Amino acid sequence: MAARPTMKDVAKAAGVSLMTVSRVVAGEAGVAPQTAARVEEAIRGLGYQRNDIARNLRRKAQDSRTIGLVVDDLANPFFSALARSVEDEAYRRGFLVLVGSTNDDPRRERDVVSAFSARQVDGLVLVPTGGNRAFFRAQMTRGVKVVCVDRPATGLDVDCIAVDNRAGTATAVRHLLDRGHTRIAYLGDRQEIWTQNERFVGYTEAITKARLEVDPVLIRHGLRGHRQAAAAIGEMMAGPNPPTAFFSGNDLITLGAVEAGASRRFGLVGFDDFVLADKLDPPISVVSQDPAALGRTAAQLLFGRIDGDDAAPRSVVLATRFIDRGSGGMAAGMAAGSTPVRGG
Amino acid sequence: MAARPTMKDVAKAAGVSLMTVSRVVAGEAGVAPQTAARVEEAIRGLGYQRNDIARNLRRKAQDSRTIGLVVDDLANPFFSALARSVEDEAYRRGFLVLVGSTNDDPRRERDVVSAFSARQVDGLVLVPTGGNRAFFRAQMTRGVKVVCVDRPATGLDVDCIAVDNRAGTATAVRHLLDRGHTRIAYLGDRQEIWTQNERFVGYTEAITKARLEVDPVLIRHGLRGHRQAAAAIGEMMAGPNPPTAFFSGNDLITLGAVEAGASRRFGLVGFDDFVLADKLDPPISVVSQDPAALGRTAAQLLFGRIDGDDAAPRSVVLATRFIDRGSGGMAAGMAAGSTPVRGG
DNA sequence: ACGCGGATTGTGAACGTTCACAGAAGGCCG
DNA sequence: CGGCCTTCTGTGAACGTTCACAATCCGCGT
Repeated sequence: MAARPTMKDVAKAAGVSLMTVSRVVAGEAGVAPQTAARVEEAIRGLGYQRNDIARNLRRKAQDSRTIGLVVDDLANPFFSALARSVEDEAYRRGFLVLVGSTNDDPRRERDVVSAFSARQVDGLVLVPTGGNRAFFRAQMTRGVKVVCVDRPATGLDVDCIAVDNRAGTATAVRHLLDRGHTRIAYLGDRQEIWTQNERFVGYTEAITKARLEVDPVLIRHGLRGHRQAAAAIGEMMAGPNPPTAFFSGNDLITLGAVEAGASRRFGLVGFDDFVLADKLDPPISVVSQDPAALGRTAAQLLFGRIDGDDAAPRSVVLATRFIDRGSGGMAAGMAAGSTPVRGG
Repeated sequence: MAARPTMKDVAKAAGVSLMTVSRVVAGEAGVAPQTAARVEEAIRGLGYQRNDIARNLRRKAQDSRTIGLVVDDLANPFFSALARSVEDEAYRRGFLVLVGSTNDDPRRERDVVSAFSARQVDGLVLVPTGGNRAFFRAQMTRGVKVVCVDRPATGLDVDCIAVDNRAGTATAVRHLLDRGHTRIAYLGDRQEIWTQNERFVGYTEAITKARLEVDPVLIRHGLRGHRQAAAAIGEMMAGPNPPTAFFSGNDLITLGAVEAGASRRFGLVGFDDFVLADKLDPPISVVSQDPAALGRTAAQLLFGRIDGDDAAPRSVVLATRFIDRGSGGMAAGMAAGSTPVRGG
């Protein structure tokens, strides 16, 4: 219950001045060993711990040694892996990490970012929502460095680390095309999310390049979570003019597809690798990216900026890796030609 | 580049005193609407944002509206789900969350906790490592509330939220016994981790109660991650006197068991449910706990403490749920009797 | 005896904010 | 018209620390 002891208390206990305590705590040279010992004694006796908030306030010139990490959803394995590697990188440098989830809600993003900024974070690793980011500009020029990861932020000219979503998706779709599929469905999360739109573009490009048409019936956006995905896929499979294969735009949707049993009777390739993908029947082929590498790269770039690198904003594109596990094949009984059976 | 504007700057721009700005920013009543408008104007013009660090320093009597969250590994789905729900609870109350992973390393735990404490967190949700926690005592009495989650901390008399690990494990083992297994292996993470030891105790109790002997050959502790688990299980399966079933002490180990193919030819029940457990062949039976509920409960308890509840430390035990998906059965070709074949 | 340099320690101000209180208008009442 | 209350605004100190500089002490050369 007793209030925390301050340097003043320590100073009194040790019979020295406040400044001497400060010096000892900061480990500065120029304090007589004897005095230092007395101070350390008092520190132990009182259980004193320096108040880093007050400290950072005074030495304003420097940094607060705290960064903020803002992701869509911390519970999502992709983001939690990313978060972990950002945190590791921060720990190595003696920085603390404030964390926040946005749930892809621009308002919550604004809340979180401005709360972080009010806490004087030195930098921000940001997985931006699709919203408007005008409010950001103000802090931008005021020393808070920002690095976007996974997606760029519209209207914010900062570093960004992401993978090549179009190319990755195109590879996946080509894989399905090569296996004889001609009716390939696209299942994505909200199109406002940059990655999702990129993947959709990759999909349409690949389809178009194969001289096929993009059938609106086969396109579903806005699938948020595996539940919704499974439901949508179920409908599509049971519908009048079903696809022969599915491309799913993220791991949760792929999960939904597996839950709905899509991989048993249809081709399926998903974006994002996931645990046990190789142990399913059939094992699921995926476009894999490395969230830990994304996080690590983002953190390194951010700390570079904090250390003073003020070159023009950089855009880092990491490659994806296609992992063929067999789920993209054409099963017996699927429509094999380019003219699907109608109303089957 | 320009330094952040302060209240002083705003005051000058609006032609009022510092205190008036403070009042406007804090939304206090008693400022003439006209004056307030002028101040708001200046705030917008300068892009001013209050420095919450300085603020919290001055109004020391109150709290910093920040809590710390310390988990074993943020990348682990169990902890990330827990983290997410703690964060949600904090967001609802306008608190920020500092996050740190310990990797089950007591030294890192100490680093992180004391850095958090130096940052004046109001409370701590802690998944403690197995280490000594004497250093904690000092801050304990100094207003930092602590709630342990998942495991109690040895030598720290605080609130703790956990599930009934012994009972959950005993149920799982009985399930295996009921299906005719008599050689049931135990696979756990480090025994110093409280949950792991509890589960081990639950295992031995169930085995003993069934009038069987705990065979040291069938016990493996210290399996850290699915890789190590898979290797250990592989050895055991190929060994001279293999078990007929495995109990695995956490999700990662269960994953390792699946990877090693244990569920195909042996009984398998794991602690912790995991994504797609029901889609595997065979689907895996598990003892399930709800990490989000753990996190939520812990956060609520912590905020209760922060709000002044100073009753004696409470210990909340949540129940587990056994989900029978079939993987605990006795496959054809397994030793069925109570006398296992030796040196087979 | 005096002054000088180096080592050690102390002093006052400052960081950006809020608290406690004091001052300045203006209105109302007797 | 004086007094007093109300409403609004400003002043000085404080939170816990560090910065810049001043003060003290000691030994030593001249």
